[in-house]
Amino acid sequence: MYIWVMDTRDKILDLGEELIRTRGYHAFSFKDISVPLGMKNAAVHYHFPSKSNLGLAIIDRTNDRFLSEIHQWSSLSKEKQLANFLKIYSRSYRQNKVCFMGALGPAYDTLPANMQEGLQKASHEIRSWLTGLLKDGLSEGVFEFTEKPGEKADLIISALLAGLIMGRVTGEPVVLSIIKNLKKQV
Amino acid sequence: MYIWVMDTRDKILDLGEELIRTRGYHAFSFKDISVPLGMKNAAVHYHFPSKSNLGLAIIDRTNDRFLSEIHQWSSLSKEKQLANFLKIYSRSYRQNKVCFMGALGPAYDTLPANMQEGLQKASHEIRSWLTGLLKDGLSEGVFEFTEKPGEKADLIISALLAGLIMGRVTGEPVVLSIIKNLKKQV
DNA sequence: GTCTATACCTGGATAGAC
DNA sequence: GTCTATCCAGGTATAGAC
Repeated sequence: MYIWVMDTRDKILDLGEELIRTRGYHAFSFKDISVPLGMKNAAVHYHFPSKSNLGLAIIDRTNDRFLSEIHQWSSLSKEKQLANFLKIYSRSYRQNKVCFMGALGPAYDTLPANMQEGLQKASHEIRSWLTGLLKDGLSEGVFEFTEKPGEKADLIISALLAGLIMGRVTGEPVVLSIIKNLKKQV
Repeated sequence: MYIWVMDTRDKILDLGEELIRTRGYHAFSFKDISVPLGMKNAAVHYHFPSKSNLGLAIIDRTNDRFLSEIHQWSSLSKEKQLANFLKIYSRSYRQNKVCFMGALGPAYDTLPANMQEGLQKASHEIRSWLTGLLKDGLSEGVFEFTEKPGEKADLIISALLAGLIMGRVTGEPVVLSIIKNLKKQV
């Protein structure tokens, strides 16, 4: 019989991810991590020497998860893959989180260089995957739209990203109505 | 003959607006204002007792400008008014700025209460104006879309807002292609 | 209105004991 | 791997002179 042991490092990553996606990079501190986890500041530094170090690890982990997810989807229909992608954002909404690009993009210029690279890489993965999906689905005839696939991908990602942000401010489930409408547009 | 004198208060507001829209609220300091303007920290505090005070003044000024702009547009055709609205975002792109909602929304929960209110108010103004424009344009037959006007407004605002953010990260003029495509969708 | 000086706090980070 | 203790930098904010 196996039991699940989440080690400290994972707990830090989990909490750090939530903090970035609810407060942004500059508005959270090591204290926001150490206190809830019942440890001291220095202990967090043991696992992640610097804040940018932690920030990058969080971005990379999320990106790896995304790549593994789309890999698992690869045998599914194009419609189902798109639906799964949209589901990521409705889940984010329920968890009151924005996506990484939404959380970190506005202050991109203020981020440490390593995080800028990580974010750029992650955004490239998402855009190129969705572009490919739309392109294939279009030629298969399962999707229907007039834009170029790459531009359509940006339209979709943008609407989702900003829907999460607007939901924060307005208190309305903006992203859910956006998802509903996006489905009619492909 | 009149000459234009921009007083210190206006200079602070201008610079503060740029800082918020390029770096976000938490990543700029009074130093970022006082040094470029050749004054001391304390002098900035004379005009704005607290940072949140300054933040709110910036939001309110931008909102007032928007209201005055749309008022000036009111005699124009619906298409022209929409085109003017889109132009705000292509100008923002050229200036390397994101919009206020994009800059402040992701970290909404970390903002001082007065700024939260100001941002919420501003977002309401924009959404309701655009909703009205789309609704009127639809019944006049100058616009053509199948979504509900309010949802269409959110789709448009979202795409623009996030286009600016994605442009930051990717280095591509995402918002420009988004604008091009949005025009075909109304 | 702007200055100098300073108080106060928070945050990131490191050294060294356990 | 976590602790205590500490350092240092930076940021907001205020008091009081000019």
